[in-house]
Amino acid sequence: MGKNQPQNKKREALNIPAGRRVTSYDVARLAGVSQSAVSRCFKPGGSASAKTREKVLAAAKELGWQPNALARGLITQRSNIVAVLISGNVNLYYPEVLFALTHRLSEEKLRVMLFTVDSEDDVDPVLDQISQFQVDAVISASHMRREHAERFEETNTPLVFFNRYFEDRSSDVILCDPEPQTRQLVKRLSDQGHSRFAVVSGPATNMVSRTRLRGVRAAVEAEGGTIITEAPGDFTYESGAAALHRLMECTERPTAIVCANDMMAMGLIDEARTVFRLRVPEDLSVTGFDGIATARLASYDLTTIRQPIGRMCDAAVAVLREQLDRPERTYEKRVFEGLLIDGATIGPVPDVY
Amino acid sequence: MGKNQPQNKKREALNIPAGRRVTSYDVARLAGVSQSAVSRCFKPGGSASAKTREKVLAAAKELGWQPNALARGLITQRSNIVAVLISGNVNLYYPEVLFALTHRLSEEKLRVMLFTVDSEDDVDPVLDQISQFQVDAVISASHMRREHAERFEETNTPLVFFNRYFEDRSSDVILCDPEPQTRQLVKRLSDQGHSRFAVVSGPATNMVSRTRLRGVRAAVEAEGGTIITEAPGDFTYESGAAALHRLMECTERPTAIVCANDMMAMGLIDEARTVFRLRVPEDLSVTGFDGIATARLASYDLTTIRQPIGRMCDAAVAVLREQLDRPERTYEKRVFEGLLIDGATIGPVPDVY
DNA sequence: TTGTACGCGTTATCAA
DNA sequence: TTGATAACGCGTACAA
Repeated sequence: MGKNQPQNKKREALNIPAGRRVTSYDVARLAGVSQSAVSRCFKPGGSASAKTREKVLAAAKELGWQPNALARGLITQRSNIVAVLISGNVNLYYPEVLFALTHRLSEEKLRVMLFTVDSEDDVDPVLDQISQFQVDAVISASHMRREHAERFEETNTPLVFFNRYFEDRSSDVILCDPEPQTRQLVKRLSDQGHSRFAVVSGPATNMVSRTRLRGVRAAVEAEGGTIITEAPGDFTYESGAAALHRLMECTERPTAIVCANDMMAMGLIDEARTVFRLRVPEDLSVTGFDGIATARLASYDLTTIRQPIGRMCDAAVAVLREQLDRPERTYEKRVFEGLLIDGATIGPVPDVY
Repeated sequence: MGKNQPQNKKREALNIPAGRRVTSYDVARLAGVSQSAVSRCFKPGGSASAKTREKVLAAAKELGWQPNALARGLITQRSNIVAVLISGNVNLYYPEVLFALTHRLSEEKLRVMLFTVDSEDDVDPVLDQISQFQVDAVISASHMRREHAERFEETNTPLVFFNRYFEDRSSDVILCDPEPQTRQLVKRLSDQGHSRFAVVSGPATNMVSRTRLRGVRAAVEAEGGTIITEAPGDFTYESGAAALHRLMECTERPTAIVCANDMMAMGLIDEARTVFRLRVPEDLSVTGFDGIATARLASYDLTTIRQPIGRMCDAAVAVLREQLDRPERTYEKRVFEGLLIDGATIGPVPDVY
């Protein structure tokens, strides 16, 4: 075998030097038509007689030619590339979103250029890349400051936020607001006798975390319960485990712990079981947010509020498509409710209390 | 706010119509130099006097200009895009590889175009996209038939296989062969009194699964044990759970079950604990392959063999870089050993047997 | 070091 | 429907 130049007979017949790429001109020569005819045959709705089209398609297949997307993008001002910004960290929520988005985008003939953003410092170089590659649009499910978002405004690049946005800046947003389900969840806990709650939050600056917390506080108050303490976490499994230690030091212990995402809930549960020898839910009720696949595994069977990721990704792509097709559109915010997942991590308040 | 054209004063001063993109010509005009001077200032090693460079960079910054990667790719025949083909299914091994690869590639100034491939039928359209976008190279961690791989040969697109390859076709390959650790693992089980093994395999056509199985069979034989039965799985959590049911029907039950990946091991363990009320490892020893993050969570603490994903991704990118810089290189296969992870899912063979 | 001129491979325009 | 020709925005010989 080895790495030789392709030995295509047709190439030789057309005198295409090895190493040079096959172009639409070559296809045109082989088909006996003009180059522009070839181009039209590959354009949806391009006018060409059945006979021409047949010849061209045959020739293209023969030579293994496909239109060069770079050249096409240069002239059409459309790269058909969408940048997806996502956190590369260990929260298993992100891969689920990423794969769902990729799937939906490919149905729209859009390609995903992937960027992982783990801190706000990562954003600037990523924005440079995005602008260099002339991406048609950006979906951001990661950190971003206002001034970053404004750079897209300047280049008229549609930007769709996924589960985050700026209160004081309009933009396209896909959101899950699980407030109704949060009330439902807290009510369920309250009905089971819980009144002393604790909360494990995400980063203080994180909007998702803040929204969830606000919902939990309101729901607990509505039920007449008390949030004894709020322990800070950072959405990681480890921070959930660490938070439990702080909660266990409270003189008056909580009987139900609401975590701002599933990863922390899982960490907290594992710590409760292995280190503190607490049974969940017999001794302690724990809940999460997100509804990631891992939290559904039988070892956790977490009671949580699922984000409808599939629908949200559908929406993100639909909004994006709309922005691409009608650039004068106004902004839109689509808010989805969550879905309460009935797991096995909450139960009646223990007698001992 | 709203979606107005950018109101850049400099744009107006240069008479750049709204809607037209800023080009290197605009930068050149503003800097008072030629377009090629601008180009050179953005080329590493391009010759330009300090003064020129200063003016150009200032002008570029003023206009928010960045070189157009599409146009650059067209002329240089280098898109700086790498296609990553990965399975979009629920095996949590893939996101880990994907994020690690993305990280490494970005250090090489290469962008990731992501393609999810869940069955061999998905491959053809993906290959079309890949060839259209003139990607510089392809990393494949998903299904692919030989004829697919050959298409890359034809276009001289470097292809690096990640944990799979064709026996009868040379190519660049990054591989984890955990054979030594498999022996180690089986020996450890054997030392703890196990002699009746069961295996839960992956898809019969899957190379990774076949290799792992071969290793397990050899190791068990070497230790004088017996593989009582092999249950087929498909690398998913659910198939691991299902496999246990088949294994429990054996008249002579296995005491140690080796699963071909972590996801199945986790499914099997959960099923054992919740449905069959078996304790792991007291009643049953279970092991996996991969060493994914989820398997390390305290609820599982799986005994498994980790793939050195970080090193493997480093290697994949290094091999790819080599292919890009020296196209006449020959193929290379880099094989990494695994790392035995001492979890808590294996133990002495139970007395009752 | 600098500028001129050309070409990368396509789509868009327009006259035929 | 078809073909000639002009962009798209850049990198790069080559001459100055």
